[in-house]
Amino acid sequence: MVTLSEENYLKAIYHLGKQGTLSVSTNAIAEKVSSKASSVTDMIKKLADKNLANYTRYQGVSLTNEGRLAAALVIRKHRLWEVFLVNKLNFSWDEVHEVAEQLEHVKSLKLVNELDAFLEFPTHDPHGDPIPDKNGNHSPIKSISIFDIDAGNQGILSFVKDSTDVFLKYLNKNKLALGDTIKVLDFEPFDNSLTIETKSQKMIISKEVAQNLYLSI
Amino acid sequence: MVTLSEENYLKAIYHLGKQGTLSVSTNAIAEKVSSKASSVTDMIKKLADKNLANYTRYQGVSLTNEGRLAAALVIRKHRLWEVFLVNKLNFSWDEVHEVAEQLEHVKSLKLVNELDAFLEFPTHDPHGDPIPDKNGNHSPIKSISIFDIDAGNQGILSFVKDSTDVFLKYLNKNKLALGDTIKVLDFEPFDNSLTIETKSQKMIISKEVAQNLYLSI
DNA sequence: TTAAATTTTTAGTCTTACCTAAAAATATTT
DNA sequence: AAATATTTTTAGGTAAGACTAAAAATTTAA
Ligand SMILES: [Mn+2]
Ligand SMILES: [Mn+2]
Ligand SMILES: [Mn+2]
Ligand SMILES: [Mn+2]
Repeated sequence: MVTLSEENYLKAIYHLGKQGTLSVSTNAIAEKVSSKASSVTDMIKKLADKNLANYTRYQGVSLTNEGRLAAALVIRKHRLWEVFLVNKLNFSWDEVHEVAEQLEHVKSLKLVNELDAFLEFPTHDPHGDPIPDKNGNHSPIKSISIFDIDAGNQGILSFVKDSTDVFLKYLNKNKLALGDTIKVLDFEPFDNSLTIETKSQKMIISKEVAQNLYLSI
Repeated sequence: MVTLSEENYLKAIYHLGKQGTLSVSTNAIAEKVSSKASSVTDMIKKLADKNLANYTRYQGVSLTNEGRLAAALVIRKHRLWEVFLVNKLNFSWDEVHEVAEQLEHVKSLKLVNELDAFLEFPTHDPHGDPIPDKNGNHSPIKSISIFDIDAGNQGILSFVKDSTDVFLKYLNKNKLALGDTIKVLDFEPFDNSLTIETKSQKMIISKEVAQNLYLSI
């Protein structure tokens, strides 16, 4: 049995290294799960004992295949619940994360799979993140950051890298939503800002914002 | 903040006494939550400290108004989730309890209330148990056990007292479901069994079964 | 290539929620 | 009204998951 706390560590390791394949540092994990390095060391040992993580002292951690699958299934639940909250319960995309953090730990295979079917097998969550399937696989993100797009080109906003509510609320305020067509009009070398255009408006966004908006072309 | 474990104790006390108003014994609670009397004593003290329970040593426990509301809100969530699982996710009534035991602890006012609306404000769960409203109130059960109904009378099956999966599976097997019209044909004094009749069949049920089936007349 | 800085681990505590065993209080029988 | 049985509480312990402070290992800088 994997405990709630173990699931959160698995997620952290999965997200920090490329799906847990890269070795990640104790400190990075501590930061991610809001705990201390010493607590991480304790937990890592437990995960290694359960064959969920590969660990040798002072060398960082990565996930085993089993650990990677466990992590992906928690992430699958998290993202499915986010879709449910937005599509069925009138939550906005900046309100779902905290609740999904709780719902992702509910254990029932039937629940996940029926929820998946009820939502008509969504492939992405409300922030554009891909939803892993039953086997933990998902298509790689093929979108590209607006910051790396040349002036004159356009695409569809399909993923926001930062999904903290402060950033999402900025997007709400500025009427930018997933699915919007965005064209890059101009790049300003002085402060790295960009001028972009949507159906309804023309606006300037900072480098920080641009780096978190991903378009599919 | 009320912990998951505290919520389970509150529910137990609520269910054992009439909505927590009656004083219930340490042993009864231990039995209900599958722990030991000594653990119950510890927890009761904590609930009393938090003003959720009324407690004096050796005198049993009851709930304060605050505790009663907290318990009712957990039960509200439990039953709403059961409705969701049956009505939207193709669970059968004997599969929902375990999952609802987990979902009932998810904390989000918006979640409960939106779920309630999404389900179109159900008044009863899949076992006929009433769903408390936001203030913890619900209409009293006015149905009566089949065992207490005289031969010749009939009613609609609207509540099953025992909702363990073994009993629910017995009902499934015998094609008895909530909403069925049931008529009591005969009472057999020898073993206290009853002969009943539904649209589709005539059958004999034991005293144990009869005592768990409630009809509204 | 030492010395200094940083990271990671270990050692020792704390809290929550359990447990067992024994003591104390209450309830039930003779 | 004792004696006995039962229930409840207390005392002392354990495991999970966190923490701080100090030691050890590794990395970076001089
Ligand atoms: Mn999220
Ligand atoms: Mn998301
Ligand atoms: Mn239930
Ligand atoms: Mn129920």
